[in-house]
Amino acid sequence: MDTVKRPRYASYAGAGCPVEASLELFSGKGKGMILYHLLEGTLRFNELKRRVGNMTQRMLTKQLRELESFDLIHREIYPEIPPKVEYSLTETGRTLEPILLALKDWGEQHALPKLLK
Amino acid sequence: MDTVKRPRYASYAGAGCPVEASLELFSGKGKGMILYHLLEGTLRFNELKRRVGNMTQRMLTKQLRELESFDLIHREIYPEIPPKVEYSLTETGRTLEPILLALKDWGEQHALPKLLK
DNA sequence: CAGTATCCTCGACGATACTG
DNA sequence: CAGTATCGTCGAGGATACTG
Repeated sequence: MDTVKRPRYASYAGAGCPVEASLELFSGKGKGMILYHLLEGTLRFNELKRRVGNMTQRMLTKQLRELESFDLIHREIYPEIPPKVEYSLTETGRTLEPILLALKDWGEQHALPKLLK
Repeated sequence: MDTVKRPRYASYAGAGCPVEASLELFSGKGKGMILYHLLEGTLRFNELKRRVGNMTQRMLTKQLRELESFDLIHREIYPEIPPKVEYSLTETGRTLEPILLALKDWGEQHALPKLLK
């Protein structure tokens, strides 16, 4: 099983940089998208998977676990058959909303055009 | 006989997602920090290197080149001896200011505490 | 000063198969 | 449905040495 990647360096100088620290938490593969979709509300695993596009199940699970460990999302398990698991933003996660929306706006104006060039 | 090599996934999942697109541009190793420091003004290579902490020269160069290719920073070369190269934000780069400041604030309030826990 | 050039490790990630 | 488990590759990125 893959382990969560911690700061590579015991004390990497960026460790003290709050900008890097923020990015460290939600810039992993697909995390931005996951958080963004969860702004709309609670979603089940497969709903999320559909919205997130072609991300492997393995990766989605991994990213979700990391976000959960950072207390940005909450995972609610319903002990039913078939299984049902719902993901939602935590209070802390919701504080990211303005940033996520800003990233979305900026992306539409600047990032997407450059990437699709 | 040799097996055919398959191309890696050409596009990341969520290619159309503007949030991911934004993160794609400046979430690379150290890019956030670089951009943040350049908010203060033009910096020479070694000044940047000092502020960015212990990032290898190789990595710094690479990140700078990428940011340049995205037109977020400008590289001004002075043909002198010893060499002098100055980095600054482009117009587009400067549009990131509110986001970078938001990331910094959020990082101080939420990210750093969690990472240092 | 501001970079290249090389070499090498190691872990992120995709693919696939299996399960409660 | 919502995951694990296992395997293999590939490339990010560190270390080091050299240079106009």
